[in-house]
Amino acid sequence: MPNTIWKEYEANPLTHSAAHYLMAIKNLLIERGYARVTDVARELNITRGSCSISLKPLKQRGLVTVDENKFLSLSEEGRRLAELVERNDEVLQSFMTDVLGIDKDQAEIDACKIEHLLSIETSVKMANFVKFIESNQPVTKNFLKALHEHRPECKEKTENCDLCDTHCLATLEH
Amino acid sequence: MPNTIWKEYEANPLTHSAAHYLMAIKNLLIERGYARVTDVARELNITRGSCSISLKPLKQRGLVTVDENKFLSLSEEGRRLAELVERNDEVLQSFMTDVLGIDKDQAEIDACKIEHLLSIETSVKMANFVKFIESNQPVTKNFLKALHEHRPECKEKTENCDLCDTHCLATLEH
DNA sequence: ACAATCTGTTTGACGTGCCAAACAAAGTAA
DNA sequence: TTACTTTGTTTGGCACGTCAAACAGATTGT
Repeated sequence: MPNTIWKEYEANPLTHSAAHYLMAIKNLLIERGYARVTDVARELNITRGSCSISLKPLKQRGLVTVDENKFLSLSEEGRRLAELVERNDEVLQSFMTDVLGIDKDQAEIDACKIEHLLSIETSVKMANFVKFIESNQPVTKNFLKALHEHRPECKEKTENCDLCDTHCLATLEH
Repeated sequence: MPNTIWKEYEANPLTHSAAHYLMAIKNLLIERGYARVTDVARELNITRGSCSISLKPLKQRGLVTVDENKFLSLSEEGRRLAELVERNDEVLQSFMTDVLGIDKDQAEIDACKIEHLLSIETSVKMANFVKFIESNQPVTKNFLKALHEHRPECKEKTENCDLCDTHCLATLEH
């Protein structure tokens, strides 16, 4: 029973916007105890009209429910999908900042673009990877240290190449 | 001069479809020496009509050019963007298969969804990371070995949980 | 030379996702 | 009670990305 959710997810992936509607509702419920169309719209910086329309397919898919007083809620499936996407966002941000050394703000932007696109397999393996990195065993510490010292210089370095400071992609000759 | 391209890219990101049009043209030029609307449409499994329409904004952005005989080509910027996306695809697939141990087919699917979304910073740092992994130094070999042996068992393992074979996400209780 | 085919484009349509504007219903205030 | 505000919905509009269908121009075959 519980895992029909993953099959549903793989068959009907969430769009970028759908993922954000689910997360907004989930967080409003936690933070305020209720979530109406207006609250979701404010949270997502869109109009009530857009919000109202975009919520329809999510209700039809059974991810979002509405009670008699127009208060929104998530179904079991909706809640799990919201949690999956949020977890992906955390995992991706950790990977980007801690492993790749990417600027925090940029990591946030990139993670947000990707968080809803990962397959279940990739979500699980990424989470596993980051968990391993964060276990702080000697082997991970050595690895990260060596990685962060690994800054290949570009042979054709020129003054006006921003990229060369970090790395020069083979395909991107100046 | 060369790096105006990255500023252009960060300011006007490529959509999923735009990235595929550029890559299709690039590969057709390499493999056949020419690329017409019909060829691109066949390559992307869309109709000539859709292709014709979708190419318009790419011509207006100066990424795709057409000669007097309707043969398509890429501008310097278009070529570089196509190469960036292709390189991201390779890097992501390598990461997913070699590091995360994801199934090759699934890695291809996921990489394709992400390849055009990475910022330049993330593209460069991911490429750097994969290059380091592929350098096959003792430190990377030890790391990968330990990572692939790291298979945390789920405490609440149940029969009908597919996920538990690999990993149990904290947020996804059964 | 004429018919058949190939090529590129346009048109009207659909789904997604957003907007502004108008609206009805309900709640609030005087 | 009457007036104002809040709330949710609908409508018409725009941009993207796709389709099928119709069309005009060029190429090819016979």
